[in-house]
Amino acid sequence: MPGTPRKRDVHGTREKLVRAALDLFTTQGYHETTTPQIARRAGIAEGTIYRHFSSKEQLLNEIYRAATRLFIQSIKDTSSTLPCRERLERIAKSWREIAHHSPNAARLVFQSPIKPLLDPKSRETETELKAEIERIVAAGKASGQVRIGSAETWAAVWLRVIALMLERTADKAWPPDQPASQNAIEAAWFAIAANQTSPSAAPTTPPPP
Amino acid sequence: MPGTPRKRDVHGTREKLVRAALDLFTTQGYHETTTPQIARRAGIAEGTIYRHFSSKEQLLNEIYRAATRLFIQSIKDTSSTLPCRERLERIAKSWREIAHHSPNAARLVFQSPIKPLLDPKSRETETELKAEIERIVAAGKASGQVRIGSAETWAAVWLRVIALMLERTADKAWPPDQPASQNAIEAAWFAIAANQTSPSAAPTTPPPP
Amino acid sequence: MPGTPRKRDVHGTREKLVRAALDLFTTQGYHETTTPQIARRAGIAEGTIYRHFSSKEQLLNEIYRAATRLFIQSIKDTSSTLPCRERLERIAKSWREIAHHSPNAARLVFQSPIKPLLDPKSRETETELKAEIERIVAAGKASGQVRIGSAETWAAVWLRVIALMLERTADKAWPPDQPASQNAIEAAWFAIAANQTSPSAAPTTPPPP
Amino acid sequence: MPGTPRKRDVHGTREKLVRAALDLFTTQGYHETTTPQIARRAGIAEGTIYRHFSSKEQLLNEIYRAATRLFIQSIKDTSSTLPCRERLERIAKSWREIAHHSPNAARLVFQSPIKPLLDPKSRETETELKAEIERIVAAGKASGQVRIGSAETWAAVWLRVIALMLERTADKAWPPDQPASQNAIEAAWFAIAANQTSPSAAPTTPPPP
DNA sequence: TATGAATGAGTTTTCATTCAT
DNA sequence: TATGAATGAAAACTCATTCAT
Repeated sequence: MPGTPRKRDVHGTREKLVRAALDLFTTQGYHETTTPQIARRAGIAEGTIYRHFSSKEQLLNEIYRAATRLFIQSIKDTSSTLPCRERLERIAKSWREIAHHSPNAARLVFQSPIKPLLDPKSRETETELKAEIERIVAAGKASGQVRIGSAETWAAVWLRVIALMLERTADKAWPPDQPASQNAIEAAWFAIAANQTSPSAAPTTPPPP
Repeated sequence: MPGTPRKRDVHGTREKLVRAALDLFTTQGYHETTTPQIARRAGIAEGTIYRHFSSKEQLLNEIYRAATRLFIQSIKDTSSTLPCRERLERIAKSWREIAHHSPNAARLVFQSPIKPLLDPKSRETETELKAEIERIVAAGKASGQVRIGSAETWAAVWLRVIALMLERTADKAWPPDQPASQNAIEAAWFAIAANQTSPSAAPTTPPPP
Repeated sequence: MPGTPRKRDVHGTREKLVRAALDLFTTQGYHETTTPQIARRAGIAEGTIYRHFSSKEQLLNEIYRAATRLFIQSIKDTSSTLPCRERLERIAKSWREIAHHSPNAARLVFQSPIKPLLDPKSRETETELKAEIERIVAAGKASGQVRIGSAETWAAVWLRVIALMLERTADKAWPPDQPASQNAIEAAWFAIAANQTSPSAAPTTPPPP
Repeated sequence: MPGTPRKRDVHGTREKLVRAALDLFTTQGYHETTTPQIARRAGIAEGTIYRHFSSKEQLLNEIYRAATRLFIQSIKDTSSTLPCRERLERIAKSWREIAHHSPNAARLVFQSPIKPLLDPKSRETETELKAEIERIVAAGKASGQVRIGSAETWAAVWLRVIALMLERTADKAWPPDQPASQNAIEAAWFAIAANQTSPSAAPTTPPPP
């Protein structure tokens, strides 16, 4: 995770702690994970947790933000000159990379049931991630690649479908670069893309003869 | 209110209990909700919970299954002779109805982070819901309306997008029959529909000049 | 049990209640038995218990006293003109009869771990039982049949050994009139009888040559 | 007790806990004793109980086994070359010592109404105690010192009478080395000893003239 | 007299957090 | 900085007892 050395962590205690907590929170759930468990897995004493984090909840939030920043960084690393579709696809694929080698980070950000435990700062980071996608989608809309409708909506839709792909990737159910994964990325795009032939036009009001 | 009918509420205790628990579980989360809170909101004594449900967890599961069955019934109530797209649209709209007047039921089924707490019976009910959609999608695939790819995948994709629409409806962020909601239903379909013009063909391999 | 009709108990509800409680208290223990269990086994409603007994504890005490009186009556029914040994033997045998057909009554009086729950009245009844035996033992002592030492002690000793016999009889481990049972009754007597040859005289100070 | 310093118990917390629980269980009974009471008497916090024992029941069992082992050890410490009567007498006397200075240990093992709460391991320990006595009695039978009849029966009879003596000793009702105590030990032996003159031969069938 | 749903005080147990070492 | 025993507030759950019917 990107530079987080608040203080010199000679023994990597904080690092071990973060890894242990991330593993346990995403496998067992936050409430099902106890601080003794975290300490045991990190190979440290229970009290030591509180030298690095003020509470279990803060530990969760810290991890959440670190993981989310990972995905945000990924967005920033893709060329902003690409057309909307390509850019989103690049992002999806680099996220898939992350989900592949850090499945728990992906789970924490995209699937974990921890919403009620996030503090304002974490929610802000979460919003930042969404905003980045939204900006890209808005640009796509401006250039006619994305369907009419709120950019916020299309960003949310795209994220939902991509979240599914990431979960399956994290679960090793879909190996990267396999059709299923590829299909899902395409599906996410088709969900929001313009130029739909819109086959059977208005379903509720069939065209009169 | 006149009178104080605190006691002797022979019929309706369970009902009040279910409503209180549903409200609290979906607003605060399961773990954040305590049995005293449930009892207080239901206007009953804490011990009374256990005359109706053997545990807090069983209460959750009972509510979950009741809510899920609501959505399953909705599927069964739509004509099975309709083409895939129309059928899915009908389902989405009737689900939206439910989400509109029973927002918490929708939250419990589609957004709630309670997966690890569901018992086998509940998981079966959950599977049933997914299977119903999957069957419809499979039929759509057979008739060429749905894109190639696993029906399970497309059902999951469709459900994710619809879940977003239901959450927003439950949150009163999207009034039913307004463009946003309508757009999301269409997006869910376009994500899985065949006959995509597939504009910029293969994204990884851009067309050579 | 001997005439206990405080009020006309037309449906034998009290009777059923007593039997159910006796069964459950002696098989499962007092604390392990719940009032719903008692009611269910008696075939009555939970609240009905409190029409006949003011509390679960009073129910226990009432049963305890009824059972103890059964054994006391047995003593009074044996001829007081018999020699000590014969009288005790007759008592032991009639008690064995009771233990055989009312095992739970025997368990309640002789083996059950309910001491801390008995009220003063019950303790009095318990004392009465012991006093009856003590009187007989005292008479035996007076006529030289029982060894020197406190009559209270010898009564207690005799009761302990007989209690063992009654427990085994109640458990159907020792059928009545079989050697084991007979041996135990004799052992109870030998424990307290005078005229022991006192074989190896003083155990701590072996006789010098 | 054998050196049991599993972990450094700097403050003797476990020790205090055991003593408090032993006191309360034997004076009030297991069910009548609450965990707050135990903690208060031990001068510790309630939660601390569970750092040393996984449950109230386990605490009871641990104490029970420790106490029972005390008495078993006492048996093993007596010379096995002694004649049966002398050996049993030595055991009784050393047990009396224990009952004198650790009255609650004696109560827990010999009088306590906790049978239904003992776990298999504890029952095994209980059986071990009985088996030790049974072995000695069986040896006595083999050498003609103990009456005919099952060794198991005679061991049980002897134990019952000795239990009475131990209870009275624990209650400080019988000071050790006083006649009452001595008499009871003798009574226990006479109950099972051979060579009884068996005065009035067959009690049920009095000798015809 | 009988009922049984409702009660609520009381129980055991958990676990994030503290603090003397 | 690290430790881990001790803490105590709060959790889920039990069950003898009450009372409107």
